[in-house]
Amino acid sequence: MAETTVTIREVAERAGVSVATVSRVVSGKGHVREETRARVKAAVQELGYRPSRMARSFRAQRSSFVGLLISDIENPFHTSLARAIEDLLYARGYSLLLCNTDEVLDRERTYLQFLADERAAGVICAPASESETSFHAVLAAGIPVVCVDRVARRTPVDSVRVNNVAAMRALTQHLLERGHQRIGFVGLDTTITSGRERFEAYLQTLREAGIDPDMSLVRLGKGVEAFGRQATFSLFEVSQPPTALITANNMLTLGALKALQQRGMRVPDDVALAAFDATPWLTLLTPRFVVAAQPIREMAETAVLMLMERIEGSAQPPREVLLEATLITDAVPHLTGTVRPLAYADNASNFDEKGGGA
Amino acid sequence: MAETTVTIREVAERAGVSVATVSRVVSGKGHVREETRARVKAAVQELGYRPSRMARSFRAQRSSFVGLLISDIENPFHTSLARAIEDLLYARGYSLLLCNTDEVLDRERTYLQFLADERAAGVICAPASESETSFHAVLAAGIPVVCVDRVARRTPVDSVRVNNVAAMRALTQHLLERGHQRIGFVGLDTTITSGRERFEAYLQTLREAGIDPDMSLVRLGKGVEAFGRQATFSLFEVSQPPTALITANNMLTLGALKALQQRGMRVPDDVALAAFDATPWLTLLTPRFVVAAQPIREMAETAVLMLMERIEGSAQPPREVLLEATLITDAVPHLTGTVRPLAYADNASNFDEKGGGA
DNA sequence: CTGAAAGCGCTAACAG
DNA sequence: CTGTTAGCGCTTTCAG
Repeated sequence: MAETTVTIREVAERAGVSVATVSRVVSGKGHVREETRARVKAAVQELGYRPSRMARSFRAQRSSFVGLLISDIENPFHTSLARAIEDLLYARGYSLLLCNTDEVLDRERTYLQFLADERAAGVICAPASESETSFHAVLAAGIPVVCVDRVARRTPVDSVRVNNVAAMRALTQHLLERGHQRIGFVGLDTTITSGRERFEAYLQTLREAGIDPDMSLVRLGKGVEAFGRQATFSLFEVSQPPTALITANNMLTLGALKALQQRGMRVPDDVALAAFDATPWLTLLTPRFVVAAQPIREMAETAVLMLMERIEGSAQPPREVLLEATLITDAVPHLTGTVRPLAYADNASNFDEKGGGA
Repeated sequence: MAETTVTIREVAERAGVSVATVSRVVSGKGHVREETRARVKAAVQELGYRPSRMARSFRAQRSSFVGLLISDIENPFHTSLARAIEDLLYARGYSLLLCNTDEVLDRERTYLQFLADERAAGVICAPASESETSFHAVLAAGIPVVCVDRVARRTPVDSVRVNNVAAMRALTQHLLERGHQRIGFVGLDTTITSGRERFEAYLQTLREAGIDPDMSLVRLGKGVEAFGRQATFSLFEVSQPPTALITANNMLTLGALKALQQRGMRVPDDVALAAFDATPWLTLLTPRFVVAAQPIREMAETAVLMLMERIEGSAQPPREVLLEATLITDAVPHLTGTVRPLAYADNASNFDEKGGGA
């Protein structure tokens, strides 16, 4: 309430030195005689001086926070990602500006413009559209961008995501091996990378198994619970319903499970299920199914590392990093110990700690 | 890439006016002749000028973002809260700085100091400790603070939270009415408001029913899954295990359910359960139990509204708002329609859309 | 109605 | 080693 804002000038006067000297002491740059330094430090103490980060940022023409643009923080995958990123940024002295885009291009654009206007230190983004999203504004302001979970083609930047193709291939294969021929697919719009890649991998795997994909078994839409429920419900209203189902992210899985429950169908007895993304509550369910768990922490680490390199000036050509998912064949790994990593996966499962999704 | 930063001066030169005039046009303050205004607007367009928010904030000595301090963004209750708050702030032109405190006082203090140094527009905080947390630094910088979910006694500020006492009373009563006498309690540390109030309400309700609380049936700790699991497990290792269980937040419920599952105990057959907080996946479970759902959206709205009033200069004495929880007697309200609001609740349930927790 | 000028708090040359 | 000074981009008196 005191509205006390001690400035560098007051400290300088108190210590009987110039503001430059105070600045040198406080920022630790440049040499200052020990005695003078002590005097300044004393003044800083007495007055309770704290340099204004605003002034600093303004001076440096760069602020100290990173914008994180994701479609839906309530998706546990995004939550875990945000959590990990926040942690890593905090350790590096940056803070996190959370931007929920709701998968709406306009909102995404507004936020990107905002971050450009704010001279953010960097941006981490899960683009709302593979083809539409543009980082032009932010890149023009000299702000580095890293994509997570998805990529944006118009303005190539560093990116990290899971190997969607391998993971979805494994899920599909899993069902095929158990004799399923009619495999329903509840997926994400193909305008986003994860949606497109997962869907294509599903189709491709079916074709390689000599099965001609039946589009009446496919539902693509927003990766939210409501769509997952509605899509799943509709899949079983047809004359020739699927015997197995694939859900392309955790929210769709949630919706699908609710739809199946509502129809009184049991998993895997009445219908088999293979799902993208692990969530903490999976092991509580009676339905048992195979799950592809994403290496969220690793993804966050890679994103932050790449961003830091860019912030420090790296001018390498954009890199595209793919991390491997882990296949969990029974949704109770910590009870049965049946975690089976994919052959090509070299990362540990963090199943029991983190959610998943895209 | 282009590093293009068009400043107000360039616009002024282009339009053949002074920077003051450009400022007036751009910010819409002060009168400018229509013709001049048009000229300036044209120049703005042509150069693609965007005022630097940093400079603006610096000038105004106040930035445009609000800090949200919560202990754990991975707790669905906090996630939903953050989501709603972000939404409401966005609509008002503010952005959200996410600060995960991990319930660690030191980290909380660091973040509060940071927000003070950054001259945040405001702070919304779920304090890590009812008695320890101090907003001194941030209040001294003239930054308004609102508490959510919990309160902090050292520096009184506006606050919103659920009526913990009424809700926990109802949960306990529910079990008592069903004849349970030995009711276990897995709760939060009493150093935080929600933990203290919920625990006290439990004790009080038992006493009023003529039951002397048995402390061997009580486990208090961090509101995380691991503790919930371990605590629950230990509750049933004793000679006289409880016949019913209360969990004081969603993470504890998750842990408790896993422990019970691991022990092969069914709910409600082997043990009855009453839980604080609703989560989207509850309806998928076979275990059925009563749940107290918090009005998250309303909580967010109240917090943001109170903060806005303070930002606009309100000097009212601090207010303490209590919102009522909704009791859900069967965890499948959308299927059975058995949602039963508490008598004193006047808010609708958002059970099916939002998580819960504290 | 418009321009000139004074900073907001800080850092970084540049002198001394 | 330390002080002086010139801004960073913007808003806002204060004159004209």
